[in-house]
Amino acid sequence: MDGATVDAFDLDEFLPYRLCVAANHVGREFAERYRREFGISIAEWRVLAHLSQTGPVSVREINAAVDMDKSKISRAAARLQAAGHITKQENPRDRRLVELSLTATGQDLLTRLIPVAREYQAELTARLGPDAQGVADALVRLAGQDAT
Amino acid sequence: MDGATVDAFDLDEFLPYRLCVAANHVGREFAERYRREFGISIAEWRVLAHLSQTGPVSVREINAAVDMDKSKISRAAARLQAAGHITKQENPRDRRLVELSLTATGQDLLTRLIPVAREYQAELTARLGPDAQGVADALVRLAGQDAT
DNA sequence: ACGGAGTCGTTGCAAGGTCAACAATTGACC
DNA sequence: GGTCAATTGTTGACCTTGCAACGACTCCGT
Repeated sequence: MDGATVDAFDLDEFLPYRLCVAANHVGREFAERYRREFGISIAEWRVLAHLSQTGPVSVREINAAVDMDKSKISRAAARLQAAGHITKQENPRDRRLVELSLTATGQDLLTRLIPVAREYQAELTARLGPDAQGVADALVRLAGQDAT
Repeated sequence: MDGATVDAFDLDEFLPYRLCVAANHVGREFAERYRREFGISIAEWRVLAHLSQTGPVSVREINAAVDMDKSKISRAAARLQAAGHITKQENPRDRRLVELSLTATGQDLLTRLIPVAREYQAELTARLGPDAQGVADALVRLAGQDAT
């Protein structure tokens, strides 16, 4: 007899596994482009992307909007500041808050970053074909906070 | 003027981001169950699941089949051995290889592990509704090795 | 005005992951 | 048969992440 004496479980069919593999692969692919072309990490990219939408924001707001620990945001912001892409200054109305703002070079960087992201997004949707939107919706349902 | 002087980019619509969030959420949810109920990690679960399909295998084979670094597999196997769930013995035909085999208690563990995984899978597919299979297929397309 | 609870961002630390050496072993080629 | 490249699994070094504690600060009730 062989060793498969218990119920076999096909890991390849297991959704958490597939999800993890897909996320790792895509994340790696994307991170590699950004690292090579621009020298920034995913965490830094997320902070910049959020800033492109909102203008100056606090760490707390990014934390609420983006799925990242505040320490991760803090460190990413420190690196972005060291690279001259953003500035950090305390909010005079509430000195606990830090306002993160894009510098001119940060805005320049974003204008180069965003087309690359859009292009990659287009590649992925092409890879998915017509179901792309359905898949995108499904992902938010999977990440959804407790079904109500 | 506000700070959004550059093209805004909506991170929420970005597939790599959604994918990462979904994978993290699902992975966490699942890992939590396994940790609480059985005291094993995802890496260990993957090794066990693979063993349930194949019977005794080498680290190399798991590495080829499962998306995990060989060092990660090696350490997971060491923990599983310490816990008495598997045994490691060198392959007499090729003494570089290590054969990982389930022990009786490992098989028992698997018979309890697998239903929980199946149940969670059912929950997820329910969350996804009728598109579930399409989403599952899409995930492998996203993880697909270089489009040909 | 004061004290205490609550919030914000940073930092320290432990845990986990990745990557590259490394010893042990095998197979191929001369 | 001997040597050298290639493979396998483990280990160590390094980096990142997640969590909790911390100092600084605000706000509320008294």
